Amino acid sequence: MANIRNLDLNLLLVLDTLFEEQSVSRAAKQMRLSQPTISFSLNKLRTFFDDELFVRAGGAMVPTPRAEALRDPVKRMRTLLETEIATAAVFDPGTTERVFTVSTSDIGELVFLPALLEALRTRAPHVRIVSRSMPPAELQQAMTDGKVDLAIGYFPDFAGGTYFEQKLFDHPFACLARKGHPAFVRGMSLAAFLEADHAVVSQEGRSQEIFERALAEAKLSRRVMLHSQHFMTVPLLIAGSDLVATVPRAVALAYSRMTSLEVFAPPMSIPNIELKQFWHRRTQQDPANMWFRRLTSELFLRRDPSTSGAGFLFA
DNA sequence: GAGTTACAGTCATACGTTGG
DNA sequence: CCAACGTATGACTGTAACTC
Repeated sequence: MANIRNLDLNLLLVLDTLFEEQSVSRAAKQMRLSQPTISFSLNKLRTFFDDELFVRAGGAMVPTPRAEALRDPVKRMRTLLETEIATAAVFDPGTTERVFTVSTSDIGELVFLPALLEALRTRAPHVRIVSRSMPPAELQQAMTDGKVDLAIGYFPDFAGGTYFEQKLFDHPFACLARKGHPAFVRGMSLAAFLEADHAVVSQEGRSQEIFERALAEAKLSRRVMLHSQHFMTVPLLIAGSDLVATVPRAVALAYSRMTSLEVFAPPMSIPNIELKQFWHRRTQQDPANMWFRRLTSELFLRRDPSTSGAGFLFA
């Protein structure tokens, strides 16, 4: 067998057309080429396959057994080329079974996933979402490798150039204490806040640093009784003690639904958390990713899902 | 950027097959 | 045998890729 480098894809298209037409002249007409061109192509095919491929028999060019063996594979290759390779890159959300991998914090899952899943249910019913949380360095590598399509949330260390970003909305902090906490009967004053014992829920590189920086700049200090990395145990600890926790409001709302906790506006100025979506430049022009980013943008641009329907909190 | 090379294509025509 | 039709081939051309 000759070197495959000598096999031009166009030669295989000629071969396929010859099977259909059983005539060099008609194949030429169908391919809008001259008869000698097809004859020349057939000659190259003959050299490559070391077989006559088509021989004259009466008025027709009939395939040899060797050619006959190539008929189906060549047809399959042409179909593959036409339907999967040479087609325009289109993305049909209605039929796609694409899996989108999103990286967000557990807070992010709480804030973004419900609205996202609801939107997908009607617009892209076969799309599946994989949510993966990982440290920032690992996340950047995963996005470079194409293992993560989109990062949504607070990621201060994404450098420009390689990544694109879009700000979605600002998310505030909120304070949590048990219902009936004696120090906060008439709301949460700064004095009472500073007087209380605190619990800090913090994972590395997360939004907690915004709150800590704001306290430091205001030269305020508080007594932290508990540091925890586990979001799930903290609401129970607060409910059963006089501890106060300051967390992203979405977390506060979720906690307050789980146990009898009260949500307060923080008694000092804290910058909002800028929640953004980030993607690698390699996916900038990918139709599937473009569609997915447009969807998240449509759902969350300047719209904090934890605020809608819960306007009673800080109205 | 000019010169060179490779190659796909056309045109013209030679060649082969078939059927009357 | 020969006209009609189809295939094969040589000469030539335009273009793209390569080289310096």
